Amino acid sequence: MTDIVTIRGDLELLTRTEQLFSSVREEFVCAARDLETWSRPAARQVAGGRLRRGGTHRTRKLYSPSALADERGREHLGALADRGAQVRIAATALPHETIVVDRRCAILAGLPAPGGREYTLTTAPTLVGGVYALFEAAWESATDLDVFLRGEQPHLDAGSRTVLRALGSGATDETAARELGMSLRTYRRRVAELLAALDADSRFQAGMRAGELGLRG
Amino acid sequence: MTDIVTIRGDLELLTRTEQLFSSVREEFVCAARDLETWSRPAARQVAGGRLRRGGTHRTRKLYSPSALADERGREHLGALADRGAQVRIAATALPHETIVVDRRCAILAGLPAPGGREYTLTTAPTLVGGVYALFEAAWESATDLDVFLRGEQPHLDAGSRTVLRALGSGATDETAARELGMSLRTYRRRVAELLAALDADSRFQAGMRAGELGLRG
DNA sequence: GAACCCGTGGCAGCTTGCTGCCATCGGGGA
DNA sequence: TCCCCGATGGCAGCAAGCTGCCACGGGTTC
Repeated sequence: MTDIVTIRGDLELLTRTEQLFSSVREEFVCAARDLETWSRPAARQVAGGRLRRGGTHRTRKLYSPSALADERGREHLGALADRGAQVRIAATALPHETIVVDRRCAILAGLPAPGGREYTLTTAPTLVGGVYALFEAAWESATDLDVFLRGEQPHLDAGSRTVLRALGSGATDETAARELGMSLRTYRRRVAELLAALDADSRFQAGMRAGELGLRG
Repeated sequence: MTDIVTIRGDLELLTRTEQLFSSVREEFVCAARDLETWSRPAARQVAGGRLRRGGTHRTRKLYSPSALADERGREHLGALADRGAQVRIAATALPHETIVVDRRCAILAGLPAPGGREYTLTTAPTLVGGVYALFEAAWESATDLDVFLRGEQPHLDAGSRTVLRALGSGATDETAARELGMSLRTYRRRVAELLAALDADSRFQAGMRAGELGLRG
């Protein structure tokens, strides 16, 4: 069975994958240490084209933190996210490029070598399944790009901290307002201000952010 | 080059790996969904022997939470840890058995099939490297067995983690439910379960707890 | 097949949260 | 004094969230 193929050099990779990439049906996942491969002009065209064609498939990209090291990387990842890909950053070093298409075909990249970088393309269910499950595990525990990029700490005035404590206690607005000796309306105004300060769209999100930032009122 | 071999059935696997396993020099890593394969008597002998010979190598074992589902599993993992292996529990489903020896040889197991389960053994650096790096990423974010058993963190299943992420994204229930492909009712059920798991009285409180615990889905 | 269990989803009614609008109040400043 | 301003709070209407109830479908058990 010829379900394992070794590819030598980027050029061969491109010609071989062009057709594959345009036939993605459901899912395209990719784990990589950096943006080296696909940020090159020729490759970009292929990969970009695939995304732009706006299939209904899901695209997931998982990178090491080092992919964000330079401005170019951040830009590129931002652009990917804008085009609908889910982008996450893992806590550790990842392989040099690993791709799984529709859970039936995997591509793994090796190290640069004389005569061109080596790639392995396989459709063996055992291999693809194993790689996919490992990817899934790594993905599951990685951080969303936007969360990763946000690290700032908004400073909150005394009032907001009181409100924060009340919210953290789990009380309803009514109880909290009574305890703080203010009207329901004012309390909610405070809450809205707090959400704005934390740049949160929902109370849950605000709580999460507060927790992450170690704010405790 | 014959650096990829397909193995059919557990018997062949054992005969082939016996020699390999006793030649481990530096590291033996293993990711698996459950304890099926190696908890069988014959296999246990091989694996156990390897460990008992007390090489200087490091042994790392990564399992899905389901490996702890029954008492037998807990015992087995405890025994492994006692014999010096590092055991961790990942948050998500893992492949059906993936092994990497000394970073130079990988074994991936497929699903049970007529004629015996199929295994793939490879020494191709590209494959091994890719699998190893993915394992590393999954390992890095998994929880130590003892910590997991102590249960300071509420055990959230994959579903709860997805919901956690959705909530953390700030989406409304309606959009979140749609994105996750479930009904509004079910989504809210999940949210309610999550709140219960986090022992929270409000979404804000749940978010705060999740943030404090470093849960990110 | 029948009897069940479980997860799901629709519906309904209720609570809680959100916010625009306006009335009120208290404290400067012209 | 009068006016302005910002903060407050009541109200109303709407959006969002919560939960009990019941029905349906897919497994499992007997």
